[in-house]
Amino acid sequence: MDKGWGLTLGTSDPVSSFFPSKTNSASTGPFFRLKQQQPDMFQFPVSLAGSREDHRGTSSSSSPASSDNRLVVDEVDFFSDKKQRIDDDNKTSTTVTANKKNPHGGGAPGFDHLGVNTGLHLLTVNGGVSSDTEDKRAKNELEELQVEFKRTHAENQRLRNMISHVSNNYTALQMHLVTLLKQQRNPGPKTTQEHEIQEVKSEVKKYEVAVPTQFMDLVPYSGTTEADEMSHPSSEERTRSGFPPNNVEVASKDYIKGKSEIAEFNMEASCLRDDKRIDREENPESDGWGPNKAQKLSPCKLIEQSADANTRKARVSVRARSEAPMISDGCQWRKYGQKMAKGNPCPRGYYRCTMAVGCPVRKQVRIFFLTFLDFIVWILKAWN
DNA sequence: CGTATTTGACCCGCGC
DNA sequence: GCGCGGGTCAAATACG
Repeated sequence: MDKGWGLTLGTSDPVSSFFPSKTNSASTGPFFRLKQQQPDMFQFPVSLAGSREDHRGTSSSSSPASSDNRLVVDEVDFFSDKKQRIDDDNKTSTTVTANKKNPHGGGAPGFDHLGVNTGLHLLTVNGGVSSDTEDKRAKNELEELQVEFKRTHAENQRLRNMISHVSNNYTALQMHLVTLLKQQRNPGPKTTQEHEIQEVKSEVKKYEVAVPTQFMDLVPYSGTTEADEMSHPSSEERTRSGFPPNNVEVASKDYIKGKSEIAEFNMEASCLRDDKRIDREENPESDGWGPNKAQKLSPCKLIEQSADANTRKARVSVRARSEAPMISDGCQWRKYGQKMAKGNPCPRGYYRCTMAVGCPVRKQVRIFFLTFLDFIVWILKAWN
């Protein structure tokens, strides 16, 4: 549950990642470190005469008089000898001639000749004349960005707190369930047990509202196993990876299914152990439900059956219908089975191609939509 | 009522 | 040989 859910703790706002906070080291990825250098951009005192940026039409058009100023830029000239030579040769403005000779700006002496790209997008519009106003403007921008960063950092912190809170609640609920199951093995006074079950019910109801709606967005559909991907390179699951509406429908229906299972949840949780115990007691050598075993009902099964007499146990169908009759891989698939893989809460669906009668093409798809309650049920079953 | 899905049972291959 | 797990079958069920 910790990878690739699209939940970004760090803000994606590029503005706020300009200035890293020393306390927030967790959010500094490679991209962040790269951006860390950018404040220097405002203070970098170099004006590169004759560089490619100088010949861009934007700089010259934005300030027509800047070409005059450019000639006096001598603060830092890494290639003064070459520049001097060119000035001597041309006796004119270097920028104009260079621009004429090289309309793409690639042939300017110095940096372009050596293939150096600073990547700083330096627009040396004003030389040293208005550097003070430029500095002030840069400082103002810096302050604004710092304020923005502080605000985003605070929001980031708030989101982190929310996530840790949800995570803590989830862990607490899980531990609570485990404790209850242990208590059911050693049953105490019935009143406290009922009280505990009631507590779990209330907690589950609380999560029923909060958690699945969050997890619905967070649970990824990672397609299938690698073998599936290899055997069906352009199959249905690849189109699913982008969460088309069909699968959103599956998720929501699955959520509804989970809600309908809530009533069964406590029953299942309390009956799972009873069933197994009775199995072992009545038929120790058996390891499954045989045809004759259907008659040997545990008290919980009897309760279920009597309840079924009044309200038939709702069989919830979760269907993922596609609008198109044919999926992108050219086959029409029909599900013929579903299996729980061992050690994995996500079941495996088996599909066969129904494009032609007797078509032998089949495939399996791992179903990744798992409600919170399904996950808990899986934990309970794994526990038993 | 026809079609699709679910799900328990059964079959079979594989590892120990 | 046996147990386990994965794949398939088919009856039950849901849905249009």
